[in-house]
Amino acid sequence: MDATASTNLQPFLDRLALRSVLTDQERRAILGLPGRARQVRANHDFVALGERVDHASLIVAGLVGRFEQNGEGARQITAIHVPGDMADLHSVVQPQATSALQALCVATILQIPHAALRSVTARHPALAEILWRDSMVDAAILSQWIVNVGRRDAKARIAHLLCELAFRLGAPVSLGAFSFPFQVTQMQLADATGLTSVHVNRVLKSLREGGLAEVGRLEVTVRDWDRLRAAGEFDPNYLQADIKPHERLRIVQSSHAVT
Amino acid sequence: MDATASTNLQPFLDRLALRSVLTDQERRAILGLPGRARQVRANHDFVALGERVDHASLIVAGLVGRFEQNGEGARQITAIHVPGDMADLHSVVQPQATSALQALCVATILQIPHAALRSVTARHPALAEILWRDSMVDAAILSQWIVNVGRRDAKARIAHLLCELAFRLGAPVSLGAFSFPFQVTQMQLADATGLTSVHVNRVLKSLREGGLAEVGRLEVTVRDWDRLRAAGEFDPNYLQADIKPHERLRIVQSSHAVT
DNA sequence: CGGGAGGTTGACTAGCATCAATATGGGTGG
DNA sequence: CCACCCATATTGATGCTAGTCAACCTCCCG
Repeated sequence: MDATASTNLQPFLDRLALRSVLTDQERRAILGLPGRARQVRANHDFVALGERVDHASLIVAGLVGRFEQNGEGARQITAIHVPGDMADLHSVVQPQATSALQALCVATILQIPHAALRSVTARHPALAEILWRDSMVDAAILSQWIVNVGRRDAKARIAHLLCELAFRLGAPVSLGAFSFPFQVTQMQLADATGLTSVHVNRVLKSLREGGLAEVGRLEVTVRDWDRLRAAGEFDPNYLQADIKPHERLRIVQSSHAVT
Repeated sequence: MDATASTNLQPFLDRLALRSVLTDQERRAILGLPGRARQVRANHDFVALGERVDHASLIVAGLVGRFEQNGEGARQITAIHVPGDMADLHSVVQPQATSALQALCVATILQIPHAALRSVTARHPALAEILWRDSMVDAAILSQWIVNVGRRDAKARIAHLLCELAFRLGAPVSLGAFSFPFQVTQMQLADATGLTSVHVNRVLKSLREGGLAEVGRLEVTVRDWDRLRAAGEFDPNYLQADIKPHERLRIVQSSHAVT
């Protein structure tokens, strides 16, 4: 659609290529997807609950949360999406949103029409499977979040969340100590971990004083990755980030492109 | 493979047909899937954590839980699967199990080789998308469970769980009062809701005394669906059970069967 | 310089966990 | 058919984690 679209789509393609084998044809098809870039201000719902959308939202920059709420209006963030994520890929298959998408900080998204995604999966059947695989990793993250809020105390919940996002954002975790940009409020952390912002504040203080990590307004500084990881019982296995090339399965063996 | 397989596969096909449009060819392909029926005793892991599986497990009878655990060994059930569910459909795409599957009571499963599922999606590209759509409903259930353990108190958590399973098991909820078979222990309910079995016991007592529902060893008796639903803030929308035929989207328009 | 969102801290409360004791009931072996 | 056993259910007493309420601070932005 516009010249910047393919630049914006590269991180998405990289993500897919991490876990699946793509032919050159399929790569070109992904990069050729049309899209309209959009700036979203912090705390703004760009997909409302129950809304019927005709496009999926690829995160280009910033952070996006998926919000649901209980009967009393208490909010729960059920997923945090980072650049390169297709935040509502499932909307292709389920256009009526069962949850809202809100920018956690100022964010840039690329809106990709469902029609284009449908057309590309029709022309390249293997892409349907590749997108499916990617959304399965999102499901594994959801499972881990259930364990997090269901069976971990406040300190472990927050440590696990910080570890997961450091990992997903590609922070240099092997360094042991490092910083990564992470612009969220304590209230948003509370909504993601099923706690109150007051308690999040106390836990962050204890993480800081314990020399594990410091959470600032704009970034997180991890002081001791190993201890933070231990505190959060974090095992990155579920993120499927270390799939070896020969393990990148391919269900549909050839692409049978139909033009 | 054996004559009983297609009988066992019918509920699975029915489930898929609820949300997607299938051609006769695709229907036959689903019913023609090979499978080995297996009886699993209660509390038995039939897929272990980290195990590499080469087949998916279709639940034919009984109940199955997906188990994960935290560092102290406290267990969390992240999903409950009912007859007609393909419990680990994602294993086709991600063969290394990131969580264990355990029968909650005596159960019958049909093991379907990944190779057969790969072959069927290769021959009928639309099936890849149809299976993907189905797994998206599972993901929506995971989201709701996060809200449940994150932002609801014990009574609401259990009420919500009972409502969801009544609904998914096809209980006659329109009757207002009814029973449905649900053979789980209070300990298993605790593992699913992030509570202790002691507290589950107290909450079940209050649901019983409040005239909302009675949870027995073999079945649940709902006394007042509306009040139970209100107590659990249950809105079945996320289960996508009421999709109207014209809304059953189809991405890959024709099947282009390759034989 | 004023206002508002977000952060920080303290005092108190409540919901659920923990520990412990007893009851129940289905299954098994004698 | 009965006695026993083990898993599960039930109930009470007590403690702790996190929630609630409230005050004040800090920083950013207009």
